Amino acid sequence: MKNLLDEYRARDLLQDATEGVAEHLLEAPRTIYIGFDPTARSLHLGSLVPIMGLVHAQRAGHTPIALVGGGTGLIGDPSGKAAERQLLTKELAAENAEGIRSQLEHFLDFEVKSNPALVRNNLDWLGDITLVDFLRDVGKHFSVNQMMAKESVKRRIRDEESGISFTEFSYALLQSYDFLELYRREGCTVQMGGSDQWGNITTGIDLVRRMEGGRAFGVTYPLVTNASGAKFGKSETGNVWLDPALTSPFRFYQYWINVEDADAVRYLKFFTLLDRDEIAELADALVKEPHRRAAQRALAEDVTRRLHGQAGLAAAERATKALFGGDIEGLSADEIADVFADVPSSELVREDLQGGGKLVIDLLLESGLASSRGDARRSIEGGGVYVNSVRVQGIDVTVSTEEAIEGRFLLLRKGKKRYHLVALTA
RNA sequence: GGUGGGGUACCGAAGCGGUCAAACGGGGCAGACUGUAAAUCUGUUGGCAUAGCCUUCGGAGGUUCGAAUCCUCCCCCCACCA
Repeated sequence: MKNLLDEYRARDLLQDATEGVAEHLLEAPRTIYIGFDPTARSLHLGSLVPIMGLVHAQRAGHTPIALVGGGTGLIGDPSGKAAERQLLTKELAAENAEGIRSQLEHFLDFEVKSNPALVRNNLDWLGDITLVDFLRDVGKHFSVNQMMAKESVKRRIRDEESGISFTEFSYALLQSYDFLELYRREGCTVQMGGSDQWGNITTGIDLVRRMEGGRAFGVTYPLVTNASGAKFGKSETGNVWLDPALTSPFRFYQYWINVEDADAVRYLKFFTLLDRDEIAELADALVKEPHRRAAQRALAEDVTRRLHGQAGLAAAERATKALFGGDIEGLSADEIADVFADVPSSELVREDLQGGGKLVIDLLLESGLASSRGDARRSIEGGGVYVNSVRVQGIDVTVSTEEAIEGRFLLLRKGKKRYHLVALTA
């Protein structure tokens, strides 16, 4: 068996682990699970750490389970009521679970015979159990005294302002029950999670011991932040999603390219499968020739390829090369259409450019690059607006059909990185 | 329930009758420098309009030529007391 914990440790992915996990994982192939919250149609970058946690587990020969919290997700929304709505939510949860599975397929192997990845939805067991059964069979194993002794709970109780709701207080029971069910159904003996999940994980381990007399384990990874203290996984345009419909491969790629030096090496460890030597080499390059940004490139390439495939990566790189490397003016309209397939775009009726043309201010507003006319004006006055790579010189500048590339496209740009393609239609 | 202190733009926080679209800091957005990095520096940051207008300072009324600033009532937070 490959030593999974060593792998985590080498990648700074190990925060804490219960006693005996190392031996447990070395002895035989095990089944390991991590929970994912299906609050959205798509996972975002925040889920990448747990995903990679499962990836390493599978590569080490263990069976990874992604548990979608379809049931706990329902609890998370207290405003829901009436059977009708609940039904809808269940369907939605199932839908999201399906979406999550398809995203996980880019990372995990669901086909391999020996240890295929699994997706489970806790709605399967939480959905049908009655309150009385739950309290009788599960609840009686929980000591309120012990639950209240947990640091996370104590803090909330001490803090009279926020307090803690019963729902939240009992969330640990549900998560523990998940572990128990996975232990029973899939022989799952290890739960992983973010360091904030430590309490819930150990509670689950206790439940498995009490109810089944079994031994289970927990492993946590650190929560990822970036060097500037900003939230990891947020770009200037918001969350970075794994779904290409929500975050294009180009944007995804760009997110990684723009990672600051201080984060690059850590991210390489977290999010790529490059080995120690390769990462050391890139770290070295970062110091010796930082302008090459070899680390960021390797990072962007590796992660984008894994998620979006070779074709997605190629498209992202093509667009990147055109935007940041070469000269856009040299490109034909077809090439532009191709390159910018990935960049935000809108359509404009050609007639709108007829006559005196159209004010750049209006274009900025309509494309969403500016939030108001004043904002558009300021951006232009500050020298931050370009049409077809040429800086707009004044707020009264207009654009006409002659300026369109082969009469088909206008390329708007605000700042260094935000592009918008306007396609002209008849 | 009682007493005292508060609610100001994205956030924090000044202002306490006109000169307030509202200091200052953070954040955001641009620009410069770089390496599509960080740090730093500069500009900008309610809306519309070529120095004017409109909507903002918890809510509703009122006083005044004029209110974020004063008065009344209401709502919400905080501190101490019970």
